[in-house]
Amino acid sequence: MNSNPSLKMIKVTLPDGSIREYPDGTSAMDVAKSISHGLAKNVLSGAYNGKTIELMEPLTGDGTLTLFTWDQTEGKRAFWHSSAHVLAQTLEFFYPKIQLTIGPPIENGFYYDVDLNGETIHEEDFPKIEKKMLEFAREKAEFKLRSVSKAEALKVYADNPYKTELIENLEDGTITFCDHANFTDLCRGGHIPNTGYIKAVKIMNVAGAYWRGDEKNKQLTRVYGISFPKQSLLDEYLHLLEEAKKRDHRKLGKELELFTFSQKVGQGLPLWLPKGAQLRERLENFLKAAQRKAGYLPVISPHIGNKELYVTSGHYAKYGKDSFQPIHTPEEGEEYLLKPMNCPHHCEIYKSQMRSYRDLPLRFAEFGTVYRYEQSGELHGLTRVRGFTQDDAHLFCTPDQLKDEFKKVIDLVLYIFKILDFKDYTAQISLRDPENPDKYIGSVENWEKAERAIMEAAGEKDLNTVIELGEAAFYGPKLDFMVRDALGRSWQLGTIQVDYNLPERFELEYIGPDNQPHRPVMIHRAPFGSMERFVAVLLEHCGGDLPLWLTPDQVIVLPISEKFTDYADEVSKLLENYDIRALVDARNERAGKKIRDAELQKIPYLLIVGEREAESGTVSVRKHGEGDLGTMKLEEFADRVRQEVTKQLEVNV
RNA sequence: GCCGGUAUAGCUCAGUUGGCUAGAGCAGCUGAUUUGUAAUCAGCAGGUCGUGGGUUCGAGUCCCUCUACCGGCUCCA
Repeated sequence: MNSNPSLKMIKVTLPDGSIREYPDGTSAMDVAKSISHGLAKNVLSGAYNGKTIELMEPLTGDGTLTLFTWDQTEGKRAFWHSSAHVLAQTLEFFYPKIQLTIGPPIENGFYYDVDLNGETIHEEDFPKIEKKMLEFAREKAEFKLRSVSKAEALKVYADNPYKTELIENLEDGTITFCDHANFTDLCRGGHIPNTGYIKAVKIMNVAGAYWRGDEKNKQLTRVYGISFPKQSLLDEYLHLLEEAKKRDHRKLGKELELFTFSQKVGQGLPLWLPKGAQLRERLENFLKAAQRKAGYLPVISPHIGNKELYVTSGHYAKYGKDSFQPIHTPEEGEEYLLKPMNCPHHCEIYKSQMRSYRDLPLRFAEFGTVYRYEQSGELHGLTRVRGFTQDDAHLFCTPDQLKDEFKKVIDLVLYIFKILDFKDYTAQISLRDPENPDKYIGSVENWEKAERAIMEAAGEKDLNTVIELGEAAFYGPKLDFMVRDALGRSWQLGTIQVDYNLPERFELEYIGPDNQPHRPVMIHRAPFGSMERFVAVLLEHCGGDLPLWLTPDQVIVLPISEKFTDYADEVSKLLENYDIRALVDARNERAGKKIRDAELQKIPYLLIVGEREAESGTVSVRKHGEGDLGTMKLEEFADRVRQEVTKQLEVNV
């Protein structure tokens, strides 16, 4: 803080919330030492003796200094931001010709984007980079922030167009550089006291990233890394990553025989295996039942549509040339496309008859399979594919009904999440980008109405929401339910979107009580999002242990020897009469082997039957993950299973 | 699409600096065994080493092309 001469005192907020003041010029290390001997000893003692890092110093430049511990998000950000500086220092050491751009902390670690000017970094270079970073870290170089005038900053970066661009956008008087050792970077601050706290470093990968995230700009090299104040924390992190990989839906899908991909069939085109198809069918039936109750009407539309349909909707102009897939037709002048979305079809269904205000709200639902040509690099297991089935529905209502309908859709999504035990989700409200009004179609007035309806509905439902500006669809604002996968990547599941534009483009009308035509409002909604993505996230959520009501095989009967296969068949037939899905493992194998295989297949209930059970009409029950539950009458077991299923589906929102 | 990586049997993986007929476990098939709570034994079969080209006396191994897969391309000094 010796950089800001106008300050007389520095206010320091301690992790316990208390505030202390220090004379200007006090270094972070001095603050650390004074505090570790005084207040908050438990928190800061480690920082002083250097064994653990618990003190972080994000320099804000406005006269306040807040100390964070490693456990706090801000502490990690300061740590990783500082590590990014050391990474940049190291990259400059190995590749003197590089130009630095930006290097922020991220959720897990940090990265630095550099222009290597023709050179490349390969995986085999990682160890030497890690080694050098730790060498630099051990020098315990202090991070020092200093103010620089704009002219001076521009002069320093005269041969770096990236930094120059960044500086151009900053106001004179707010520009700061951060020095440590012989390294200097344009930086607004937020550092740990010195590099010495960095005790473990891992370069994760290199990737291409466009300058400012824009495909039209030059592609830079992004080096990802993560660092820790202790080696054991790094080991722990890497172990956690390994564990997470075991929950990966692509791995589970293969192991549990749910779905597969074939190079011959094509990229991004999943093949559902019998067990996966059963799982998906069950999910569909579950939602269909809920929708029937909520007053939805089923409709069906074909897999292709006339190009004109999508020109009318506006989708063609927005996405057409890159992501729609044309169909060859022999007739001259005819152009068809594989259906990329269901909404235009449903609009035409709406138009098939005169609609009265008494008919509204009308809710058309369809499990509609759509095809979008995603960029090959974007494809990812079942979460991003080129052919997928949306659990789509379009609600047509009067403007007065909008908010209420919206709330009912929220209820439906929450009902599904509750039954499947999804607790860790974020409701993201996506509004227009105020700086780019050209990106959207429709009147400002309608947009404002729609945005207000969403905010109010979400507010009344007491959702934990995040508002994102600029994330809206081009035809309207939306509310998305975001869920994380095993590796922490965020995916959009349920989506609810308000649309004032399609009704206008398709000239949809209803006759109001005043005997005059009016324009309905449309809601697009898909509680699962897509069957593919939902199954993927569901698998990762439960680690492959699907809930009893959903799982393809609920029970497997394991006869001790071939002598008891008849009884096993009898048991499975009886269970089927109770609507319980059971199969028999009649292989000539030992019980131990059959149990092992059934456990690996994650089948919820294993029934071991031998002489004792056959004689008494009982089954010996073993539950996946819980072990032996003892022997019970077959009817007793059937009741137990039925009750468990009922309980899982009996959820009040 | 772009950057970096990977591709050997249905699955998971070995295969040294290029050198005999490319190996293992699991799964599959055949037989023996008739089994009591996470792997019974033996035998058999299974591969144009992702594709196409090149270098070489010789290529799974080295070089190029294409394809697919994996990580990333939102997180702003």
